[in-house]
Amino acid sequence: MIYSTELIKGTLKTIVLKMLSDNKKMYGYEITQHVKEVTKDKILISEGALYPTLHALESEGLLKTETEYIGKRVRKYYTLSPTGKSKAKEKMNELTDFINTLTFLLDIKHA
Amino acid sequence: MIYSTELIKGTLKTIVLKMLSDNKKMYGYEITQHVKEVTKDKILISEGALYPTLHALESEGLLKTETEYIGKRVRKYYTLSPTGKSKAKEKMNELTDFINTLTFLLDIKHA
DNA sequence: TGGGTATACATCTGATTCTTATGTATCTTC
DNA sequence: GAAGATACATAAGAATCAGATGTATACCCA
Repeated sequence: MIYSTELIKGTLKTIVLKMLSDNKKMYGYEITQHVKEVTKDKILISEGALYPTLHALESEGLLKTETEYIGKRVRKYYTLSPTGKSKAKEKMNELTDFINTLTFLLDIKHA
Repeated sequence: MIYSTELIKGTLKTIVLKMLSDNKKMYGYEITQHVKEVTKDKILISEGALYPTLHALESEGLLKTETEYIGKRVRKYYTLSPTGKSKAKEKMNELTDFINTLTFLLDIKHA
């Protein structure tokens, strides 16, 4: 099952914040791979979507970065700021509530 | 709880198809009101979003219309075409699967 | 040693989708 | 007769993402 792309829209920020919430410290590529693995290739985050989102969250003050060098290769680690932590909880509550509402509206049976 | 608007994006077509699937015959305004009621004002479909979507689904051959007059006022009823019926099932399966995947990824507890 | 694949960052164009605003008109209720 | 509800519709602009493209390093293996 490949999800039509418009479905994933709107959930990316929440996914990113939740990943950082659970794992403390991650870099961009790691997030895409982690999501890909956990969802068994069902949710594939494109880089063209991820990086602008990370930059946006950073400029909103929700994320902080530290650059690390692995050999000569740059790696940018992201962590949640205090504001980011509360925003992550807020966004998760919202998404959870939304999913419950949708589930009820559409009479979806739980897996 | 008011959902940030981007969350609802991508689900509108599926919601419309499901509503018609359950209720056989509905007109636009009725869909907005039904969704509003069932979700207790949590999902509010704007007319600027709904009507273009209905027109698009119709031009894709998924919906058929019959116009009815209530006094002098026009009312456009929509029903699913055979193609629309199978598309509705398909879209519902996709959304259900997506919700299950998201629920697992984000470790959401069922309501 | 060269080629393919993976890692890792980034930006840009265009497509899609929705919000908000606007418009028209009728009906109901007070 | 005015407000609010019913009922359709379109249009401009914002937001977000897919897909393409670009750069560069690292690893594997034939």
